[in-house]
Amino acid sequence: MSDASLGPSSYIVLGLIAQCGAATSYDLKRQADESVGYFWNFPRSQLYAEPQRLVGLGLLSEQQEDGGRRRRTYAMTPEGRAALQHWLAAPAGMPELRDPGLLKLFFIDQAGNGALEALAAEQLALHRARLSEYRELEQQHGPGGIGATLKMGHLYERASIAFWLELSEPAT
Amino acid sequence: MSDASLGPSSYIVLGLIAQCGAATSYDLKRQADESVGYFWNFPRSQLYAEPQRLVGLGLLSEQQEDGGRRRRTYAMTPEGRAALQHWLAAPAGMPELRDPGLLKLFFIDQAGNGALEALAAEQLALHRARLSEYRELEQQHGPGGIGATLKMGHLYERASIAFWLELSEPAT
DNA sequence: GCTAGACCGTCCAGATTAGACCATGTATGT
DNA sequence: ACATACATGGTCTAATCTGGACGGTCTAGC
Repeated sequence: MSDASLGPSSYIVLGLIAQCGAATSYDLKRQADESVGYFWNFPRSQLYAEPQRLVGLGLLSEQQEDGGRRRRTYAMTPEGRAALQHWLAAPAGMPELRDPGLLKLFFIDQAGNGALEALAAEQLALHRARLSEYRELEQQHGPGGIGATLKMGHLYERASIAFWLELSEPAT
Repeated sequence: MSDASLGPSSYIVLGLIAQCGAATSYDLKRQADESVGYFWNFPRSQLYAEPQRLVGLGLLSEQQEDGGRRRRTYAMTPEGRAALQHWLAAPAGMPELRDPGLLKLFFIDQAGNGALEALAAEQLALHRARLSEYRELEQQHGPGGIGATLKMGHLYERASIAFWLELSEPAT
């Protein structure tokens, strides 16, 4: 039960199908891109490979179109729902961050002058853009649904903006 | 020049050697673990493979012991320093987050009750632990050096703590 | 009909990854 | 001298992940 060979992306597939009902890989990609993709990114091709494996394990059921695009539509099985719930009950572990901006900041002494200002300006712009994406999402979905995770997004972006803003100010 | 085949981990190697002088792979690992590893994690074996490639590209020089452990010590070349500076001057891009806690939170409706509380408690503990690691690091290194990146670490952990704390409180 | 562009699926070479495995130095106690 | 334990240091591999190319299918508009 609750196979150890399942990775986080497996559970993203299970979770999305549990929440939104049967879907094709393509559907999953679009849903992921504007929700869970913000704090767990992965390439498109995973969303074609993963469901296949889950079908093999009996956690999803598959129905393929006869003609045309031969779409595969995946649906939950009771085993799948159980696996998802089992995973949800287990400890999650620490987040991993991969921030090229902080990376460069860490080494910024090795660069010529002006580098810090340029870096701070870029990061500031990126984080502000991301923050307004979040604001849009919030309006689309309302405060319910993805509200909680979206809130963490807000907190993170605001912290980042404060951080880079301070760095780009002339020292007092 | 400034080969496109270089990834972020390549520049971590270059940067660490630029900052701390010649080092072995093992040295690099220890340095990385308590500094840059917090916002850019990667496996140990990379730190053996990467320097080799950088030597091949002429960005590092290598000196191997004759006997015993046959340690390889890597040092900067002028080309390496130039590549590092070139990279530092280029745009950094957006951070990527992989947060299993937020992932589970996003799907928490699919779980039984009590799951949210357990998740929040775990995450809270993890983030508090991380925060005190940061405080220790700060005392070791003083406010200079890695101070700036460490500050972002603080901001992030404090935001996370506030977030999970609010979730674990009974709704008003 | 025709075409452009969105939709949908598959594939694969190369990079990345965890972590097992093995070897060497050093400190300590007997 | 020998045994033990632990930190140090290096190598390897199987499995997975990744980006992105490629090729089909539909629909709307002309």
